[in-house]
Amino acid sequence: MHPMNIEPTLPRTGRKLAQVLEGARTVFLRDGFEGASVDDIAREAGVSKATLYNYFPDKRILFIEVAKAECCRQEEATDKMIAMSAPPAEALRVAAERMMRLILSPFGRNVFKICVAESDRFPELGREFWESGPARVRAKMIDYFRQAMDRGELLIDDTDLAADQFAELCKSDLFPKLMFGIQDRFSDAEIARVADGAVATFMARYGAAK
Amino acid sequence: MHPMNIEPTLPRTGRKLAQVLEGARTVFLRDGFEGASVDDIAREAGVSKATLYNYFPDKRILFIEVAKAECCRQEEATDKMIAMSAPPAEALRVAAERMMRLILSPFGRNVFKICVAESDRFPELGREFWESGPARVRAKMIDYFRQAMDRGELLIDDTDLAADQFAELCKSDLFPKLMFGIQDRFSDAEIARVADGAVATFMARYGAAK
DNA sequence: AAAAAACTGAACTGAACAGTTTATATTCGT
DNA sequence: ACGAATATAAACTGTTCAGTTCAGTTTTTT
Repeated sequence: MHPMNIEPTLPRTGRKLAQVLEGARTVFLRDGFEGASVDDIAREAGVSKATLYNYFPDKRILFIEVAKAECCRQEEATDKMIAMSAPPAEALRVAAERMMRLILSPFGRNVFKICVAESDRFPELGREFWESGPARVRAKMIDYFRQAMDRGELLIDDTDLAADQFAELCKSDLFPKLMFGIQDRFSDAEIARVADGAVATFMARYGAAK
Repeated sequence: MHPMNIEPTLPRTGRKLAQVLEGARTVFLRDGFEGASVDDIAREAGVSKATLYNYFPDKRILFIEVAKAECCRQEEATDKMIAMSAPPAEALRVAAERMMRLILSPFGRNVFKICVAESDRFPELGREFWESGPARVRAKMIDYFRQAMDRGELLIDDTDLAADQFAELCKSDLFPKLMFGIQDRFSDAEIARVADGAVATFMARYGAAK
């Protein structure tokens, strides 16, 4: 039956597909696209190169598949970032720390680095990552701002800019240090200092409480 | 004379040295370290490969030389970023726009991308760039804060954090879009919106004027 | 247990590329 | 004008790496 089923798609079956994706994830995240060799990936996945090429016609497509999976992962990670009903000082403080811990984690660092490094080679990549991560957080923040403004707790003219400013404030000091390879682990105290500062500065500008 | 002059250093003379550096700069900034082929660089410089290798023993050393020159260039660019005597709202507004235009320029973008991409391969690179650029701006900002605090115009507890926050505020919205390849040219209006927002938020927190 | 599907390892191809060599040409100091 | 230094084009070496091939083994299906 199904005479039309001669599809040119990737085989979605096979015992080792998950292994291949997992190995590719590890190696791509560690070494980037150019830095990762297919032999490395096959070894890491515990799979022969022929098997790998049976699932994915070439390295680029494997990379795109991994990137898509990482975007989905991001979406999940951003879902419960903000406690929508808490008052600003609290809700923002929690959101700041969650954002920071994601951004500063080895995972966040590697994903960002790869997006930047490969955005020429894969023009879609940056946008898709942006939409599945930062843009979603921003949308959630704006939702929260609206509610808090209705409760009279915040006073914001440009909610888009306010959300972007808050996100940037959370990167103060630490993010550049991470990107330039000056520091790659951050203590709770360092994170607390920046998170507190971000909330304080944000509230000074946008807080409505007298 | 000078019997000790059999030095193993690079030839600092030669008609085409400047051409080589200029070509290398163009190609490295455009394609990164891995992406740049030595043949490309030689072609871009209008020089034979043998000549290039006569000046620089290998690709890495050529890259490092170019990177150092770029750091110097950065230092100059940061020198007159702040008008030290103007009142905060003005001085910061000018500084914000200057910083933004540097960071968002093709030059700034490429330098940042390369630092991020190659910071594993060249651990010094990120730190040197940081020290010749962002760290210098930060130091200048802190100097300015001190003076403005003495004049009673600002009130800042943690001047380091304040400087970092201001720099990050200047990146709101635009910088992520640049890095993820979503947008690469920015109108005066877009820049003005973010610069004004950065100053307003900063002054709300740290301004002393009543 | 037989047939089909999935997998393996190892060897291979072809292209890209860093770096070298060589034989020749250009430029510069004197 | 002559020799030394500098530059050139082109071919060459050795390596790395994506992707292929294949003869044979394991796993799954029936």
